[in-house]
Amino acid sequence: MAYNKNSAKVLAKKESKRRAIMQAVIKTVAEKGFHKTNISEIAKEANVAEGTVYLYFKSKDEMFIKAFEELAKDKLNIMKKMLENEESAFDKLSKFFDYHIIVITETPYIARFIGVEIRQSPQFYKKFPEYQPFKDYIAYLQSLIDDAKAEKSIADVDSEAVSYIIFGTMDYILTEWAVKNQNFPLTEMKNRIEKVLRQGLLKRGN
Amino acid sequence: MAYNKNSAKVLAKKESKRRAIMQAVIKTVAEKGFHKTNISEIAKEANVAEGTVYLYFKSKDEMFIKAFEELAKDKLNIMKKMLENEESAFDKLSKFFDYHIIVITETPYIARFIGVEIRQSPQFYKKFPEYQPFKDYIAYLQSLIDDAKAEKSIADVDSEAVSYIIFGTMDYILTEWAVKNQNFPLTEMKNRIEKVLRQGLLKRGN
Amino acid sequence: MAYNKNSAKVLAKKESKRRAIMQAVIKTVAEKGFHKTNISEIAKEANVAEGTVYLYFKSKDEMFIKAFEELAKDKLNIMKKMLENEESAFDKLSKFFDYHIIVITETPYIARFIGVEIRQSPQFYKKFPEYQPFKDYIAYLQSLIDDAKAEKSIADVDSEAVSYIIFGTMDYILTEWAVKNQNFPLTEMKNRIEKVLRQGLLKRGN
Amino acid sequence: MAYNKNSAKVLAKKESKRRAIMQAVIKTVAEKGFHKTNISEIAKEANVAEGTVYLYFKSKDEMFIKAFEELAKDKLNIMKKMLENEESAFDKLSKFFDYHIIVITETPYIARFIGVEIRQSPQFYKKFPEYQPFKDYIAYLQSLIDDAKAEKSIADVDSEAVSYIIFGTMDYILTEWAVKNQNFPLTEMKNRIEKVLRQGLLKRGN
DNA sequence: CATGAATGAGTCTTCATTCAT
DNA sequence: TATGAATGAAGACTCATTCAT
Repeated sequence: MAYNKNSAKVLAKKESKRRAIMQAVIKTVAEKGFHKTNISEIAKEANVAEGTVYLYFKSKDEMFIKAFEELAKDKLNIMKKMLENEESAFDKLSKFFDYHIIVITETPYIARFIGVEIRQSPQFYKKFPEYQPFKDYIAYLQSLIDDAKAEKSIADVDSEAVSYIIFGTMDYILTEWAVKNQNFPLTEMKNRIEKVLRQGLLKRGN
Repeated sequence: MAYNKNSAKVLAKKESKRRAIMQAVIKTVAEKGFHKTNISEIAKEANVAEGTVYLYFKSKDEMFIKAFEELAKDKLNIMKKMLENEESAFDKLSKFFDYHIIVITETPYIARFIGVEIRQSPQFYKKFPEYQPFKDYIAYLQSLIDDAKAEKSIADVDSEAVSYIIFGTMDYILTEWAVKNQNFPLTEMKNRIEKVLRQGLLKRGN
Repeated sequence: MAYNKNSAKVLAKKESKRRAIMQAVIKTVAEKGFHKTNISEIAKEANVAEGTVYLYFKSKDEMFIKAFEELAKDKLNIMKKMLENEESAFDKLSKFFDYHIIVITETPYIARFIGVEIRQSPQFYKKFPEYQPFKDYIAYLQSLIDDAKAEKSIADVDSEAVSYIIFGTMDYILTEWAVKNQNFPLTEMKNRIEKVLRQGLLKRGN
Repeated sequence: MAYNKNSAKVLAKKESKRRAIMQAVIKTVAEKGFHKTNISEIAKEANVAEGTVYLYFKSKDEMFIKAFEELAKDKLNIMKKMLENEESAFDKLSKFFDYHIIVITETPYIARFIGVEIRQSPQFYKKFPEYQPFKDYIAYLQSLIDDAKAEKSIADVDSEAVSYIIFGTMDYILTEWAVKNQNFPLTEMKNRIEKVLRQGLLKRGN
């Protein structure tokens, strides 16, 4: 055989096409919405033939799942990278708010995808019960909280509860921002929310 | 007139059929998901012919919008009713957490509908930019917070920010609960979250 | 029985409703075209309920047939009336051209109905093989030609052939005029056609 | 390129399928009438799947338009070919009558299609105001008349008017023949009409 | 006679997926 | 591997007709 179909070069080419398709999924879904996105558009965007898509993914559903998992993993890695430079866990936690918003909104269509689209398919949850897109992301957030607690820079709070609060609240305002076509004072609201979370609802002294 | 199309009897019958269809929409959507729900199933569930649906709603989209608006209004009214008996604004706010969960989860499929399905259509936001399903609900929550501030039972917090926190967090855990088929310790988590929110993240004395 | 349901008054009322429906058919069809015309619109135009239509006509098809037959009979009677005053058969024949156009185009939507719509249903010809809408009209035209021949005012021509020529040609240009939204020099073309028909294609002396 | 979508073979196959669909349109429409013809029957007649039809035509309407345009062009070409051998313009014109009938009636369903069906859609005239199916055909007829005039074989008549007379009359008797299921003496009537047209209605000497 | 709400069969069109090349 | 033409099932919506009142 003159050429090895498992050669590094071929594998890389294969992998690049796979990624091209996934990028096309994310871009197209974000623009058109989940159910208006069809294979033919994805194929066109990825510069491959329609049939080719099925050489890399078993079905449309699988393709979407994989695309989002990849996306979430990427985003989490970026987040970790960004927080690496912060010295204390407290600083990391503080920056988490900012970076989360930056990471999600730097490409608005991804915010739409995460905040709105990805939730739309109970089909997914039925077919893929193990599908927990935000799991790692939240786990990481929770670890930051635990670290901050350990270094005594924040109170001895329920870190799981806090991670839900932070993630849920952020997710909600990001969704608002996305569905309102960016007409929502995202950063300002983030700051106001952060302030509330730090201080709690009780009056000091109570 | 022998055949009065506006007679009380006829009007009541029409209204009851209209509501039957809307109930069928909500139930079916919650079970099957938005895009797997087709008119024929709704009609069957509502015990009417397919064509009949179009005597009451102009299109599938309109039907879904109306169904949710009705649902949201109903839920808000129930909530207000339940909180009526509470004496102080502080008590109302405290109970809001519980009642929100009760109201939403008493019919699990409605939780699914609100938490997951309703977000799935950027089409809706495009077609009906004024569509803000949670607006009244959040506005009411915010008024509760303002009242509690006024009676000095809670700190002088940013009530808009707080309402986003509460609603976003509740929404997130309700979604978790719904997509995980109720395998999520909803009430317990709610209590833990409530506790965190009361106290904030800062150490007392800071 | 206090009142006789076959009394002249009742019968007249019945007949008037029947005619109202038929008028509505003709008007609506002419405006919207045959297949875009539905019973509900006809009923609205005729100021009756949808179901009422079926008290007067067995089906939509029958209704259309009857409406056109009525229309054709009316038009033919008008035509005869108008020609009554002409003295010679030759004059009648001459005027026939003008009056045909006047009668047909005085209400443009009727021209459309006759020229375009009525031909559109081979269904009609299958279901009602005896349906020959123009039969009486052409028979009358032919009789005019025969009369003119008898009084020696025109040549001894083939009157059946002539009637087809006249009717076919008129029908064609009326159709042109109708489908082109009246942007067709109808009267001028009629005069030019009439002139040709009088003289024939051969050179004098041939 | 291993899979050349523009290879002669592939293109030929595509073109043949396109023509098969158009033939199916014409045949089915002629048999069933325009509005009783549905895509599924056309697809069956053309031996393709329903969806395939939409790979070749954007919509049902477009399909019908294109089918007729193709048909009219084909017929006109056949007509021109047949008349090519005639020496004088006068002969061509004389033969036009015969050939028109032959061309149209050789496939009876096409006569039905041209004479009856194609007129049935004011929709078409609205959507495609430029749609003038018989334009080229009549223009050609008119040019024959002009040529005959030029060679002095017929009188100096109004050629536009004559072309309307010939076409209108032919169209009318062909329609009669078609809707009466061929029970109409077409050729005989054509001869009688032709004779009248040659001589005109006036008495010689007038 | 009159009504108009209800019916449900019928149709165009879309699109995920397959498969011959 | 890659292609894209072909497939055909599915689904929203329309409308002639019926029938309980």
